[in-house]
Amino acid sequence: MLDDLRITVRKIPRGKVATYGQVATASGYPGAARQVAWALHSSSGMGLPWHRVVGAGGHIRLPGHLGMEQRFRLEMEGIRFRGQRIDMAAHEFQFAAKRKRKASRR
DNA sequence: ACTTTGACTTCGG
DNA sequence: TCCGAAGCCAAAG
Repeated sequence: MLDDLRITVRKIPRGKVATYGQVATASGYPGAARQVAWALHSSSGMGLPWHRVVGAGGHIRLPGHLGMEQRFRLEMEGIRFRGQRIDMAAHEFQFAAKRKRKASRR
């Protein structure tokens, strides 16, 4: 399950960001925002774009040095910052709607 | 097995 | 706008 969260995070394209809650919901676990953080923390260094995951409203929820590094990386990907926050209105990534695989595909 | 903490979110004052 | 409390799931002590 934390695995699912990691996969979802991996789907975030370059130049976009998503909130923990979004990732959790998109993975099928609404309300498991903390687990997203735990998943990233647990698998940091696995090639996951953890820097593309931010808090609600584009707020950096990482403490100290890590937060600054994330901010730096995001700026490097073309994401603009609005003071202490990210310009979510322009970079918030929206996950594809999860459809029930039930003989309907299109 | 139980308690505490954590890269969270949302509402209220 | 900033601070605090409750809800939430999983891992560590």
